[in-house]
Amino acid sequence: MLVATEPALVDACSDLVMYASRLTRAIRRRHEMSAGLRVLALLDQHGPLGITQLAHLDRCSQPTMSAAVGGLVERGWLAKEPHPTDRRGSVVALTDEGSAELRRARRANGEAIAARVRERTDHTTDEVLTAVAVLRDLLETDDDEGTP
Amino acid sequence: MLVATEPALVDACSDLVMYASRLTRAIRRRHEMSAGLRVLALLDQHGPLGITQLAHLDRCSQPTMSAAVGGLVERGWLAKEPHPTDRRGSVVALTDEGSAELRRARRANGEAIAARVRERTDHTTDEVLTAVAVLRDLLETDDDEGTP
DNA sequence: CCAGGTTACATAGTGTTCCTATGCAGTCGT
DNA sequence: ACGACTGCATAGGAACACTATGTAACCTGG
Repeated sequence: MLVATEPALVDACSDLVMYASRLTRAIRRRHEMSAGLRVLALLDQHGPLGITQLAHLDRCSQPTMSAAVGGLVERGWLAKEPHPTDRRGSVVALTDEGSAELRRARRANGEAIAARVRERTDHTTDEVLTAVAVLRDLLETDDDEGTP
Repeated sequence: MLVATEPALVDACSDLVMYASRLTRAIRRRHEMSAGLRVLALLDQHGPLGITQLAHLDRCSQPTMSAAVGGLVERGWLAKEPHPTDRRGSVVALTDEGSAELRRARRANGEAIAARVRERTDHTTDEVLTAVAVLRDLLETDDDEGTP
């Protein structure tokens, strides 16, 4: 397992992290990308889940997710019900309003960024799709396998 | 200017933002990606700068950058000197320790992510480079031109 | 040359997001 | 049925970022 990972890949990954971080900051400032939006997206993608499962998927702590869900429930974007068979647990699901809010935010962000891509860069849709695929697959698997 | 941007691009950009946000969070948790690191990287890239210039490049407010620079100076990673000709201004520069810290963090992040890419995805170095290019060019230009 | 506007930065106060530590009720295995 | 584990809540605190505001220095027009 001592195959040296190519330096070019290491550098690229380092840059990837840096630019992803900057993009996230820029989006938070000029558009919108709250912690809540990530939760809505997770529930949209995976269906109803418990708090701990959500925390795991978003890679945050369980108390953080509890607080996030609490806020979203207050705004009417999530519904939290007791788990039918396990009385400790909860089941959190998107409400119609939450679903609508997610669509709205996605559209707003998507259109703003897409406009930038078209007007200020030479990148094609395929290249953006490649970027999305790289990021997605990087996050796809579970985080800790072998680091117990 | 009413050319409809293709829906596929809008969707891709929306996903791009979401995944970039998740990656940033994951990195912050398991590896490292503090606000300070972004500042170090900016100074490494652009050379010595004033506080306001740094804030503009990082797309944060000037007070936020003041605080960030203050912390980094305390840790010995930045040197802040009065501007030679404009006595209001400062010139912030990387110290040798700051430079070393940046290299260390970059390596740590790069190697960790690169290992993930190799072991858990099918993506090539070229694809990662494409992703980096998309993100970089998206952030390259100034933010507000036409939104005064 | 000097008032008024602008610029560079600092300070104060606040909100969001995230963490660790801890407690407690419910579940499960032996 | 007793101990270990799990799912969640609460408490306390740190990092990060904002707006509003103050102050000193620079610049410009009369």
